[in-house]
Amino acid sequence: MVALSRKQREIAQRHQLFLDIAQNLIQEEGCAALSMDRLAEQGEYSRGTVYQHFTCKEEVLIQVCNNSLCYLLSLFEKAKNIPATNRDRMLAVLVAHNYFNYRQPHCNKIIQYTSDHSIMDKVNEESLQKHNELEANLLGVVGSIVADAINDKDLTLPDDMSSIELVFGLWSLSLGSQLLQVADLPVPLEELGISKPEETIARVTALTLDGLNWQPLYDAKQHQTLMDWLKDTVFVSSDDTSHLNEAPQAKGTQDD
Amino acid sequence: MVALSRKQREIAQRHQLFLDIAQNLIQEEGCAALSMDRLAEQGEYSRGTVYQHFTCKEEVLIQVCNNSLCYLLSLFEKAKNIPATNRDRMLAVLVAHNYFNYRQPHCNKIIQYTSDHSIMDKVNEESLQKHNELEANLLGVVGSIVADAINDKDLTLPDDMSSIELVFGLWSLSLGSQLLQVADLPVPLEELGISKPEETIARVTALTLDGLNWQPLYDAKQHQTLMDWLKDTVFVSSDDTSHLNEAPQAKGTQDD
DNA sequence: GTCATTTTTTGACAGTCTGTCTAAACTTTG
DNA sequence: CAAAGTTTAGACAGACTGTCAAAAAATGAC
Repeated sequence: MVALSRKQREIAQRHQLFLDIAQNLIQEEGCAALSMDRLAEQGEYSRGTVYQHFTCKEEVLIQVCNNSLCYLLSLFEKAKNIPATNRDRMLAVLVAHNYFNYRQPHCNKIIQYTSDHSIMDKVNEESLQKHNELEANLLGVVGSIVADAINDKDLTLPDDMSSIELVFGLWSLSLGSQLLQVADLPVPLEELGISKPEETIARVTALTLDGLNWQPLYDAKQHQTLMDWLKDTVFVSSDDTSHLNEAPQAKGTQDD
Repeated sequence: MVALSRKQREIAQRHQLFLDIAQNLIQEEGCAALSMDRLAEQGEYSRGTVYQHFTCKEEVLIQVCNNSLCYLLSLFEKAKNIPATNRDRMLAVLVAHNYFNYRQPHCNKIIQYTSDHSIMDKVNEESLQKHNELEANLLGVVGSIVADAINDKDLTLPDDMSSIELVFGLWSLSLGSQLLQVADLPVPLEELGISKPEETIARVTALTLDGLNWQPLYDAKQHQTLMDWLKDTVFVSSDDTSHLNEAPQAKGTQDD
């Protein structure tokens, strides 16, 4: 039992090693540049060993992605739990999403790359299941804040719009902007006049919430204060640079 | 000269044949399933001949994509030119985008797939140039409508938001929703309660425009009337099913 | 109609990558 | 120390890409 456990630890460690290498490769050269050969070579193992861990290349991609999504979920939970109005909590989730995208841009790349039939068809049922769960949980966080806002009378949805439709809209907005940021666009966003896309999207989201009459309405000063606070206190890049490659230990419920 | 011209026509025709086959393949099995072998086989030519037309697989993808984007641009122009308020014209562009996505879903798939460094690096400078131009033109249409609205005093932008930022926001929203629709999501949108994503996004966009106080503000009945008119009259699926594989003849400058 | 010249098309080839599978190396245990 | 089980290595088959020389087809002069 003990001996086995040590072996298991070694295997788990190597598994993580491969995931880290894969993540770096994807980050630097894109999903298409990932190959089992390079993974083996950089990990200083043989191809056979890599295939002991992952049934196929696609499986590597989805596992790296799931790993990151766990981390994103923890950021979402963190955003959801800040002591603030429902509206500000919603914006916090948005900021979390952007922060994540900045920290782990490879994740959205994988999501885009794997949106192709022929790729997702190859992964294990289990990984796919986990992936779906994670996505559902992420949407769940957004949904719960909308629900809270309705409950607290901060928000009354118009007749012709359901809660899930609003979530879909906000999700689309955030996702779209992430992808535009991650895409190796011909003309970088800065050149177009978008120097801080994350702030632009927060502003546009605020517009949308205003359009819904979600209380309290937008106030430039308060908005800026919130954004600064989130950036300086909640989602701080400096203190956890080490996390870059760290596996998310999922729902770390160490509420303050 | 004449003989050459006939030959050239034949070549152009075969070029289009390959593009059509590629489009179908992508549509049905995804970008990763496209191979030069299959392209050659289905076109009843040899691999060498295919390589006479396209330097690499990526070149096929971007050309199929550019082809479709030309068509999208023509839809955008059509939307831009409808006789309606600036606000309604903006919504019309959105509807056009959705209509396009419904008609040519492969295009967004390609855009996602090719957002990967390692893929775009391989295409010809020329194709890339054309691609960028098309994207810029598309954004230009959206930008021009915003400009018109500001000019006509339908819209006054807040101090902390520029015209291009608004365009970025609207573009993100539309793009994000398209991708969610196209992605082979685990749980289809219908199941989540989004039966008509295009209508949902139009509604959310209307919310955003309301948040900006873009006149005239949302009115459920008028909104529905506009949407119905666009669907039944401007962007009609029935009369041009033959277009599905038809090459867009680019910038048809039949200005009013 | 024939034949030399030019153009087009072909498929064999080298090289890369994936995923499999067996033999070698290593670990454990009696 | 040796048999049993487990892990690792890398050879292999098959699919794909991109190239290139040889075959085939088209052209045009006589």
